[in-house]
Order: sequence, then C-alpha cells, then structure tokens
Amino acid sequence: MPPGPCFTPLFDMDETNALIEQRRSKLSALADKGIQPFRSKFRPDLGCGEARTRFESGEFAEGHPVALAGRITAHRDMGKSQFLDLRDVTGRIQLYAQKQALGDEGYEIFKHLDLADFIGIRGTLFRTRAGEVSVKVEHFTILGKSLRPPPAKWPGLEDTAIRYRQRYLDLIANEEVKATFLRRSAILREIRSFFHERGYVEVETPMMQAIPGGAAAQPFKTHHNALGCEFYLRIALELYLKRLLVGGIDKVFEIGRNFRNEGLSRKHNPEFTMLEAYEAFGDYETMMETVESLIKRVAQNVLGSLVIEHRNAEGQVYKTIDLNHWRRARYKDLVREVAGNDWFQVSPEERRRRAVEDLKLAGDIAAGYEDFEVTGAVFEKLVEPTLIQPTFVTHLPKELVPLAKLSPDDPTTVEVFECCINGPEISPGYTEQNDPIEQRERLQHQAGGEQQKLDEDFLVALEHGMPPAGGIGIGIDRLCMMLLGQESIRDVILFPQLKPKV
RNA sequence: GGGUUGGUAGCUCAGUGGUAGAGCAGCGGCCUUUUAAGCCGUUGGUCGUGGGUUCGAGUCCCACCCGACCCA
Repeated sequence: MPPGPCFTPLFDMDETNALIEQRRSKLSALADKGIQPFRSKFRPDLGCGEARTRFESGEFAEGHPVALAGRITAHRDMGKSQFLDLRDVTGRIQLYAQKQALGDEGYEIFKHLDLADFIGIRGTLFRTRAGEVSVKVEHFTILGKSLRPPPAKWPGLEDTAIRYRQRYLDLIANEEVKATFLRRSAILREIRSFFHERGYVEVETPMMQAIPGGAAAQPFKTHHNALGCEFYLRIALELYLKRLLVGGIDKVFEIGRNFRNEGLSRKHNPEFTMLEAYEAFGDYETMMETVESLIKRVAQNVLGSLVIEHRNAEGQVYKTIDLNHWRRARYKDLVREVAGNDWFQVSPEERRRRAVEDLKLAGDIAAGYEDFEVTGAVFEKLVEPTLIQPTFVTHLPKELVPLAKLSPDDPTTVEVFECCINGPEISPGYTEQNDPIEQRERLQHQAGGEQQKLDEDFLVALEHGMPPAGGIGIGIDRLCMMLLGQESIRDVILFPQLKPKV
C-alpha cells in the first residue's frame, strides 16, 4: 500500500444544516440581549447525582439550597413551567422552573435552552408529585452553549463508526458506554493499588527505542530530527524492566502502551496497554499466585463479584466466568484431552496426518511446520478457545518458548505459564532467564546474525548480574474485555484506531 | 487479503424500477409537578462517492470509500 496521510478531517468545516443554523441564531439572539453564553467558571456545591442521593437519603431536607452545573439532556415543556434533566459525571437530576420564579424574560431564555447546553443553576431541592427528586430553579447561568444537535437520547447512538470516531457523542448518548470506561479506570486503579501494597515500584521506561525487543512483532518506525536517527516504538516492556532488576529495584512494574505494526481486528489495536511486573527471587509459581490474587481482587473491588456474567444486547447471560476456581494443567495433558492419549507416542508423520485429517486443521498447518508447531496448532485452535474458566497452562514445550528456563522436573518443557481466561491468553508468566551467556546465545540466534538487532546494552546489564525473578505480562485491554463483558477491543479503548476517512 | 452484510433527515429506521417516508429531535401553538410527558400544526434530503443500464434509479450493474460479522 502506498504511503498516505493518516489524518483526514472528519468534517467539512463549511458543512451546515438547519439545526446548526438555528443554534447559531439563538447564540446571536443571546448576544443581542447582552448574555455571554460561554462562561469561564461556575462553582457548584456538589454533583447532580450526588444532590439527588443526599436528598433521597434524608441528609438534605425539602427546601435545601443547592448550586449545580451540568449538561441539559432532556426537556419537557409544560407551557408556564419547564422540566429539564441536568447531568454531570455523578448522575442526573431534574430541574423544575416556573415562570413566576424566573420572571418573563428569564423564563423565555430558559424555555429556549437547547439539549446539550451546559448551564449552572441555584435553587432548592424538593420532590415532585410523581416522586422525582428535583430542584426548583431560582437562578440560572448559561455556561457553554452547544452549537450542534446531540444524538437522540432514545434509542441512542448506534452507528459504530461515529461511536468510535466521535467517542464523546457515544459517552453522552450511551450511559452504559460511559459506565464501561469508568470501570476500566477503576480496574487500572485497583491494579496499581495491588502492586503498591505488595511493595512494587511503578516505573516508566522508554517508548522510543533504538532496538525494539522483548517480543517478536513488527515495530513502528519513527525519526528523531536533532539526533538524525531512526527510533522504533516499543513492542514490549521487558528488556528495560529487567535492567531495573539488575539495578536493584527488586519488585517493579509498568503499565503502558505497546505498539505493534499489525492489522486491525476485533481483538487487535495497533497500540494497546500492557502491564508487566517482575519480582526478584520469585519464579513462575510466584507469579501464578500474583496473577490469581490480582485478578480476583480487581473483580471483587470493581465488580463486586468473582462471577463475571457476559450479557447480550437483550440482557441475557450468554457466558459466565467463575474466578473462584483456577485450574492448573500441563500443556501436554490439555492436548491429549482433545487429540487422544497416545498423541505424543505416535510418529511426527502420524501426528501431522491426524491433525489434518481427524482434527480438520488442514487450513491451520503449513507444509513447513515442524512437529512442535503441529501440536501448537492443535493447542491454539482446539484447546485455547475452550479455556473460558481461569486456567494456568504450564510445562510448555521448550521449542515454543526458546528464551525461557527449562523445568527441572521435565527438561523438554520450560518454566512458563499461560493464563487463559475467556478463550485467548490473558497473561503469560515466566521464570526469567538470568544466565547472560545462555541469553546471549538465544538472542543471537533470534537476531539471525544481524548485529544491529542485538540489544548489546541489555546483555551487558545481565552480565552485571540479575537476580532470579518471576515475571508476568497482562494485556490490560483483553483483561478489561473479560471483566467488562465486551467482545470487541474497540469497546474498551476510548479512541480505537480506525481507517482514516477519505 | 477473501466471503457475507450494511451506509436514506441531527438520531433510529422503513422504502424490490414510477411524486423521498415514519418515530424521535427541531420550529410554532396549548397545558404551572412532567419524566421515552401529551395534543395540534410544521420545517428539514448531494439516498456513502463516481460511473453505467433505463423513458425513468434510493431500488438494477460496475468500481471505489467507510463500518460490522466470519475466515486467512
């Protein structure tokens, strides 16, 4: 594909329509009256939802004075009285305005406020005949006029392209979308507390790297003008966090963006959030406990339950994930469950034949695949998708993870786990390699003799001595999908990457 | 990259070759405790873009753009 601009404006600036023109003429009508509709400041006493809760709980009595600010999200015109919904991040409250309270001119302006305008009000709390907690408006100020019509409140905004490209509209129109992102924020907060409480140090390491390492993935390339050299955006955090283990930060973690130059899909965004954590003097067993405790705590504190229910648009539960029980299973045992108990006894040729013919994996097994890759395809296609309930897959074959340490109890396998929940792997964990000679050989092999791909500085660091350590990576976006019941990564990333509009 | 499917008013959608539609929003009117308020009236369109077929295209054909789902 030829290079081209990735930014193209979403809108023609001259584009207009009757609704926009109406709002603009209301703006000039206000200006004619000497009203400034874009104010700098208004000090509410408390949030809209908060005011409602505190009145409902009895903390505020009938007639309690409040100052509130928010966006108008509904308007019900009763002629000589008006009902408006005012909303801020804490929730919604109803406003009630009477002609006699605001005066003729004030009332006319109030009556012609638009949906989506920001206003500030002063008034007193009361309960309407229908039982709705409301504010009797005594005074109001227009704080920020909206010049474009908002999406209809009912049934909301459903066009996915607009939802992702103009996420603010999605957040305004779809309450559950906002709730999802507020929960994502809470998940990140809980993760940080968890590690801080365990004595981990949070760090930030370079995103621009001369040699992108720590994973096998295509990087993005960028250019530094003053230095006149090429940089890559990082594809993993690992190599810098291990330098910090060398430097004596024994428990270290980072939450940050990784960048991989791959296609877009329901499960892939080119930039995604990764957590990596390393603990000196631990191993992969230590980290299994860490992952389990972490995810349980996050679920309990953010969702209030260890049983996660995924619901469809009709509200029916189609998937339940129980975080009370965590299975541990060896890779080979899981493969045997789907491929037969004698799978590892038969010849490699027979394994290939069975995979292609009996297990119908012809499309997933390339002619050049080595034997371990044939088994790998069986695992990936037939085992992994079934691992909905939390499962630590251990004792992976050493060929699959060439940089890892061998298991003492089975040297054909390595001290690595894959934590699978909701299908795909959510977190790999390792007993980290701290033998600089072994590590150098592996990385040299991986670089295929291309010296410029070898992170010599990292290898020198290891030669200074790295403590034994356990390490994990957790894909935060996929964790959020699992916890928040979303099937698309675009529904847990505020501004997912989409094709530029032309 | 391939297959399926969608793009029509600000939003959600109907419209299978013959005058461009509905609900909501908007605008005007009535109603001083409504709440997806109600009632009466009314404005609003480059039918994704560009070609083609046809007397006539939102509708049929071709290409392209942007989504969604499935597959690689």
